[in-house]
Amino acid sequence: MTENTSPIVRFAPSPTGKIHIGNARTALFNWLYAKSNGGSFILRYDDTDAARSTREFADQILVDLNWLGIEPDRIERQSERFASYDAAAEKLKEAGLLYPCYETADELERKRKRLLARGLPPIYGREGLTQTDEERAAFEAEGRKPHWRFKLPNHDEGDVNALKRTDVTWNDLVRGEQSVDLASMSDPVLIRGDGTYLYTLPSCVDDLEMGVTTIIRGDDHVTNAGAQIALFEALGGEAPGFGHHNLLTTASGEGLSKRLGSLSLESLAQDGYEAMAVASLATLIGTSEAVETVDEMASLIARFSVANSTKSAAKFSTEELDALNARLVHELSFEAVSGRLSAVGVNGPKAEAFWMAVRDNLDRVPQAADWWSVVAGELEPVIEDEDREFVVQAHNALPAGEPDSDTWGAWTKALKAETGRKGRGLFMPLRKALTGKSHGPELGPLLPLIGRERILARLGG
RNA sequence: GCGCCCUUCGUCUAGCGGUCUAGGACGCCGCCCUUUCACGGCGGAAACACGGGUUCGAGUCCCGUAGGGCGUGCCA
Repeated sequence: MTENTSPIVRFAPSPTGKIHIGNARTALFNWLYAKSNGGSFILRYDDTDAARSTREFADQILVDLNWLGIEPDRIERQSERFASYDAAAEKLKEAGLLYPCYETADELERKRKRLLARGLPPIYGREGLTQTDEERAAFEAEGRKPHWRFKLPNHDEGDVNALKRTDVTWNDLVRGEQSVDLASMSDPVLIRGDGTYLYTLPSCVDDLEMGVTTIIRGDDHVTNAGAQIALFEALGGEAPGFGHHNLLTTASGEGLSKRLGSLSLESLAQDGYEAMAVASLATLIGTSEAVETVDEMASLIARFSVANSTKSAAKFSTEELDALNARLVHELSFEAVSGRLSAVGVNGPKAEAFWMAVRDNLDRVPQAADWWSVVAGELEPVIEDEDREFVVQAHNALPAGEPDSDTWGAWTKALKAETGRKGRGLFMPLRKALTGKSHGPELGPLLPLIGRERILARLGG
């Protein structure tokens, strides 16, 4: 087991889709683990499948990671490392640990079903290993191309079909002592019939060659760890440390999948969520830490401990994200948001005062645009019939000159004295006429922002 | 089907045999503040899945049941 000194971790997404909150969590765990231990983080594109991988997805993954606050120390592409995989495969073949199998996917599927029907575990029977050269030649002659399996060290000496309980153990960073029985699984396919690699071999070869010390990933991989540890050893290396964190599910309990497009980082960013709200929730949920807003990566690093992850699945809900986001927005300085405000049309000399006046009423930054149109745009004043006379009085009582911070107080005091109205009856007609809405930020600070001309116009000029 | 793992307030969790009349956070409810809503402050309701053991004593250990997650791919 590798010690925490200067760990090297990796996040290895396949660029065949967008990363969602679940992937982001894994990326964050790795990044946080590396950064809190003075280590480094490798972004490794698992793009050996040229047919499904795209440059666009790869680029978007980096953009998303950067948005979250993750800056990879190193970027690698498996598509550029085939020479290493070929060499490793050759070495395994020579050692008799990687053998050709000629079953078609259909045949394997039928075989699996037959075993299942008999109540047996659907483990590959190693037919490929016991075939004769003549049989292989016959398959080749009919044009079949073999896929290649890694021979797991899970059997008696001399008899590959005499499966023997073989526990592979490791001390998991989050789950503690773990063990997987290699006799309970099939020999993993490392190379497809078309010659392309599945993720297992490239992953192990890279981890070894890149000096990865710690693999942090979702606990859907715990069983894989068994076969992978065996592969690391077959490759002549030492397996890195493992940490399998719990998975996220939806509120109804289903696993979060890549299909949940609305939870992709890209769409979350587009919807105006704060990266730190997403990062905070993604890393704190399912841990013993209080799930609350953290305003910068440094404090997330300070709070993070991979061991705080629990062993059961945690529920993710957008409601919780919304609540966290709102709290963060209420504390955002104008400097922090001016760029984004200006992107939705909020700019000019009044922008800062405007932000401070409305931020407490927002859940997400872009919603500021709604209030900006109240302050700087056109709107349909709402004036109830019974308030018409009052609104005219208000129009006439507006203190002279451009409104300032004292205007609201002076104005309403005068109106109160003149009309006898007070409380809700006094300000609600003004709010509706001035903003077109019955709720919103305090009117006092809004007056100078709306300006005299608009105020008078909305009061019916 | 089989294997591994999990099951404490609505949610995320603390708890590693007595200190638990079960603690925290978010949410919820109420009050205060506020000439609205929100923000903020204060307070409150709210949980050991079920059944058997072991023990002087069990949320904590064991077994079973139920429920859930993951795996069981020429996916990652």
